[in-house]
Amino acid sequence: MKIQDLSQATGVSAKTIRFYEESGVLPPPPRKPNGYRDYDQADVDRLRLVAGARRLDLSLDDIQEILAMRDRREAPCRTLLERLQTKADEVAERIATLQSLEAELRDLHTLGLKFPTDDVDGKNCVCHLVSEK
Amino acid sequence: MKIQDLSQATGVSAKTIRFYEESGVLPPPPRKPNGYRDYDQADVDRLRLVAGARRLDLSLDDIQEILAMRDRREAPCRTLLERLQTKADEVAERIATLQSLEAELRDLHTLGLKFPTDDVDGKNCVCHLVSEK
DNA sequence: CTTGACATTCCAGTAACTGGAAGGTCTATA
DNA sequence: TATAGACCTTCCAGTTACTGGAATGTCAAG
Repeated sequence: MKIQDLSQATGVSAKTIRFYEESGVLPPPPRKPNGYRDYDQADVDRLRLVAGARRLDLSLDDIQEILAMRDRREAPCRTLLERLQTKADEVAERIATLQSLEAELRDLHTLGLKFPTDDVDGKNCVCHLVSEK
Repeated sequence: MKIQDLSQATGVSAKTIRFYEESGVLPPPPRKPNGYRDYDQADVDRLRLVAGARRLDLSLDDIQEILAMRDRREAPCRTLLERLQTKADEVAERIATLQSLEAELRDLHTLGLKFPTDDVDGKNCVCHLVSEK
């Protein structure tokens, strides 16, 4: 199985597959006589797990740790579940931050519309609102 | 005014101030005889605007453009307002994405709790849920 | 005269890729 | 057989907005 086939089977670009290998997330596969990487079904499974975890926004470090546990025949599920929860909490926090940011941006925009738009020096410019502490 | 003073006046670290200068967001200030950067009130104002805009998550590129307009005595307000709106829309979209991600993470976690946590090979492991397309 | 708190420059690293150059390989067709 | 094209390889650089650290220089106080 060539890298393009693995790419098709997983939806991960060849470029990214090589990057994952270099990062240590995927093991270096055997090479064919011509030097091409030679993958098998186990690689498909592994990369699918990586892609799924990335879609959930887990870091490559987390994923590597989870895969290492699996490779040592330890069950990574407990660890994985913990990561999922931690990640969910982080995401929730990020959402809250972004929500106030959005509100602030909209407020500022509304406020800005009420000011003249060509007053560079005066105080009646939204620029001054932006620099307020 | 030394870099530490400017830092105090704006809440931006000296390291970051030098970085902003190198990025072209801040102009290179005159130097004292000993080679130290010498800032004045205009730099405080400018950096405050930069910091305010960064707090609103505008990119340094956007900020640089806005400042360049101001330097050319054009009113950047209209541009700034556009950026604020664009940014708000982006943030709204990011929020929506993150919300579904959070829901998915929580679902997966709940689901995972129902499975045995030490079954590496079997199908009854949350790992398999993660790799599902 | 030394100590400590500043200042300077430059190099490297972060996260997770993506783009591109330069070159080798394989397959099909003219 | 020549060649076109679609692959493959490696390596280097760039992205974003900083942050940390090393090596070195300057200044004020005790």
